Amino acid sequence: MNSSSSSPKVPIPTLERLATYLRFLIDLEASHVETISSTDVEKQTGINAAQFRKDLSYFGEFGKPGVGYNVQELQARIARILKIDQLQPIMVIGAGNLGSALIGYPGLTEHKFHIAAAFDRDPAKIGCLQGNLMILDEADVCTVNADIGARIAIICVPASAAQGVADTAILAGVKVILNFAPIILRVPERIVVRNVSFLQELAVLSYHLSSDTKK
Amino acid sequence: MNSSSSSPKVPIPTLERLATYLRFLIDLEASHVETISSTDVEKQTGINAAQFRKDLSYFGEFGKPGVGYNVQELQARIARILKIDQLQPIMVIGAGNLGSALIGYPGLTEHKFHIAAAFDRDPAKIGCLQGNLMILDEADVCTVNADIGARIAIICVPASAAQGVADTAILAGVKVILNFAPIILRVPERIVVRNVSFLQELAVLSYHLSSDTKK
DNA sequence: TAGATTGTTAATCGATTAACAATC
DNA sequence: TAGATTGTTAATCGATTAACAATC
Repeated sequence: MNSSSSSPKVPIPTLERLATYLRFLIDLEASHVETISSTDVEKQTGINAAQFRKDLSYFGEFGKPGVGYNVQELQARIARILKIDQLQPIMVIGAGNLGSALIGYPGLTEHKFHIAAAFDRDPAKIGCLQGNLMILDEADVCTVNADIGARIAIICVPASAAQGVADTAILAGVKVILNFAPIILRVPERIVVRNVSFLQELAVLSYHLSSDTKK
Repeated sequence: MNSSSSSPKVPIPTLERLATYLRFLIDLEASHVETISSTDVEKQTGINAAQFRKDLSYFGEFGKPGVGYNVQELQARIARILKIDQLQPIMVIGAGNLGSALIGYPGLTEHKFHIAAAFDRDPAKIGCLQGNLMILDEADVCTVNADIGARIAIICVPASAAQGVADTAILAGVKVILNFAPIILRVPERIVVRNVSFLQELAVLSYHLSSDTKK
């Protein structure tokens, strides 16, 4: 039933932090640190030590009492949990500025996310190289994905086009969607969608400005 | 003490939803809808009716029992709460693909967010027009902001440069920061930072893929 | 062994939702 | 007035954090 191997439902905030831990561990590994304790993690990331241990406990046992965690092993196991222990193919739909930013984002590769194909419907863009990736015709999403097998789609098209490309992506075998368009996508229950809303982010920040106009 | 006029601390999720309500109300207003009830909101946005009423209750009374909410009035009051009832100037630092995507994002203007200046340190970009906005030299953030008075900065530079530009922005009078760089910014306590992490978003989605490799 | 640190249980905290008296 | 819907209180749910026995 559960999408992970272990049974209890994992809180979303835990999954988000897992990505943070992974990044942190990759850096530690690069600095040849071999072992860390949950207290070290708290010191260096600001995330509560008990929280760190609790987060991991959803997935099994990772550390040695009295010793701590092996950086290399923990890194590998978290990558496994997040299914990025091997290259995870992704399709990007919409090769405007935002799509291009994602295509060119170095952090993705480091975390084994692999943008395997990028699509647009603008004939002026189709066939162009973006980095070393050729922009493909949006009409070919299905046929291309038969080869590529991406189960993650990132939608970077305008709001008016978003539902349409989401439908196409799902038809092409995509299981989860990262949506940057400011609309609520209607998708089958089995499809997981996450929305990134710049407006929401800015609104929260704007609220926190003190009310006086002058600085 | 509190940054808003009313006393009780407002949960972040409430603020995020406020942005959603605002967008929804702007659309309703465009369709000449005059009144809505919390039940209507639930039907059309999926957000629980009690949640909607509770969210608003942090800021006062907005509706008429037995009637509902006046769309136009509620829209105006939420905009006021979020401090986007008048144009809110923003600076964007880093005019790469991501920065350019933000500069060209039409939703911002509709919500009274105004990108008043964009900076980069690449001489090849400085002086170029991006839409109708000229890219300025990152070295001029302080002098430019003396005119513009932006209290919101969006950081779209690589991780290695992010802390530096954050420091500069704060020096220039910025109070809150939207950070796209995958690092934890060190800032004075009074400064509010929100981070957008593409890696985190993708990791949560990737986790939800079922484990079998085949589609 | 003594000291350190884990994994987990229990306590706390905060956010969501249901229920309902007040009121248009 | 009767019906509808608000604003708010109380109940529920879930996530964070503290405390500690187990263990290296």
